[in-house]
Amino acid sequence: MNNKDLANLIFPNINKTIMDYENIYPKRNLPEGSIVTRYAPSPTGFIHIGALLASFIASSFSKQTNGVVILRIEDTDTKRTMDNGIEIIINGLREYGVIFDEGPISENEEIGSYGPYIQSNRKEIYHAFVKYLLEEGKAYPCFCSEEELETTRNMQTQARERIGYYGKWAKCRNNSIEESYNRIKNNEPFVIRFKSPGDFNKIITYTDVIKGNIEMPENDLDIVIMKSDGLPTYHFAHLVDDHLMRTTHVIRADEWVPSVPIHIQLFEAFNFEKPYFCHISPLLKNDEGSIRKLSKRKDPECAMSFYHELGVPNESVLLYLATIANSDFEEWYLKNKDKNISDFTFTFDKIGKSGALFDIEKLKNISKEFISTLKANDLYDRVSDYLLKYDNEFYQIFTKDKDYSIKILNIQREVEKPRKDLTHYGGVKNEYIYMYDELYDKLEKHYIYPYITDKEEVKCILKVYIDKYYDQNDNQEDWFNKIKDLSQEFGYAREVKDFKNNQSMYKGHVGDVSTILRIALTSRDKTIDLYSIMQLLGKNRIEDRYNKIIDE
RNA sequence: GGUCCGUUGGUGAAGAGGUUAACACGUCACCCUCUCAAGGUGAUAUACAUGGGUUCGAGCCCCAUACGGAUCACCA
Repeated sequence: MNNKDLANLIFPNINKTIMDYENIYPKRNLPEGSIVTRYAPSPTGFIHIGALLASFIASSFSKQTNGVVILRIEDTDTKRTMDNGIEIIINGLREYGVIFDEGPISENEEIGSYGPYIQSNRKEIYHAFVKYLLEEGKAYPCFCSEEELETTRNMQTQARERIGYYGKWAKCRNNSIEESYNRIKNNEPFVIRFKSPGDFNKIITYTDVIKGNIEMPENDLDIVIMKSDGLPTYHFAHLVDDHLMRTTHVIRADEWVPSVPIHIQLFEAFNFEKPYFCHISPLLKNDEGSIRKLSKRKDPECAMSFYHELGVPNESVLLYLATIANSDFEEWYLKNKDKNISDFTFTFDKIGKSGALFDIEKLKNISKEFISTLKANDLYDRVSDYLLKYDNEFYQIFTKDKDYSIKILNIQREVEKPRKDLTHYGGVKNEYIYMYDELYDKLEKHYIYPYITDKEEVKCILKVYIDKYYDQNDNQEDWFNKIKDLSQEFGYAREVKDFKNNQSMYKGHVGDVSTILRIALTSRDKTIDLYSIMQLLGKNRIEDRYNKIIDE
């Protein structure tokens, strides 16, 4: 009895060899320097902002080198896979411009000739590779139960020894072929372990494309490569898939760095060319003094839905991620605002070695810069799409008179230095609520007038203004001159400077009077340009609002 | 506990032995101004974790310490 018999017992129906697969998935015919990479999520139905960052980086590198970016679904953990998980990922990433050249395009269709791209559909392939290792005596079945392993772990902890399945702790490593054969025949459950040739006292060096040279002890753990359910573990699937898909660059989160010695060993066991490893640091968060990874459970800003609900433009999020991805992106973008992110050439050496603290303030800043560059009708479409999903009441009001809403959004927009106050679409309602009677009339209003506190004086000013001065046809200059006239009539300085130079002569200045007009009209002391507001509201509505106050 | 990585102002960072240690965000002040958002100017910030070394010279090289992070599953 030999290794082949054992391999055949375990995989009686696997007839293709690893050489067959070499031929089915030949080397890609791509120009020198093209990067073939992949994004390989589990279909949990959730897109982490760090995942968006990783997939964005992966797709950027492949696109700018005329390479290939693959979406591969890692669903070998059946407990974690979720219905529609694949489509959620595809659609979620597409919104941000991350589009894959190969991989699933829906729950049951895929494109590309290096598939299948869903790991659960690749079982046969993995089995051929496991079988090969078995035949070569480089892998063996292990019958240890979870309880046994747990016990071993406890003993190791007690004895202060390294934890893991290695050396004298690797009980099944030296089982005879006969014993293994018989136990499998008896239907004992088992996993397949890799027979590690490593020595913990020897050091290996590998060069991480992002982190540089890293030295580590060789791996001597006999890791599980095939679970008892017949599916491969991550390490093994990674080896098989990235080899067969002809990945040149493995771009992934840096939690994988400690496993690199395992991966290297696996590649060497098959004599496969190793890909470049590029490990990206995670997005961090300062949580009351302690720094940790942005967590799906604790941090709402981790989920893309957070930005959708707020109405943060996808472009803003992407722009922010790009500034994190490459430290010189921001400077470039500031100089090239008319260009697209894809016009920027990302480089590996500008990716930070240590994790960046996620800074929502910075995101807001980027977002308001971005929104300020949009044309009013574009913004209108974006805001209405947003409202349709998240605020139906305001959607009705906002879209009732499209031209009117566009005019509002256009205030101080078509100018050299446009207004920068909106950081997200959801802010429109609060910012411009006083422009919509349906909302404004229902509002409980508190008019707090600074400077001019005498209510009767306020009423008087409003009345005189609307009766005597306001003219819908005035241009901005005339309009303001009339407010100056009004101020003068009531004993306020026409110019702020006059007042400051000679305070005793005046009750106040034109600014104080404007403030009254503003607050009485909007119930706020801070608004966009008053002239524009009045122009859009029109004399009747202004009169209505003022009269309500005068009649109080 | 073992292994690995990291540490430049509140934040992201530039920096490949010789710089007054950039830039951006934030904060503050002033200017502009009818308010706000901007914009302009300036400032702020204990900024190179600490201690040793190498060197004529160290944020950059070496060692140690501290702190932070990652990882040590039949999860990925």
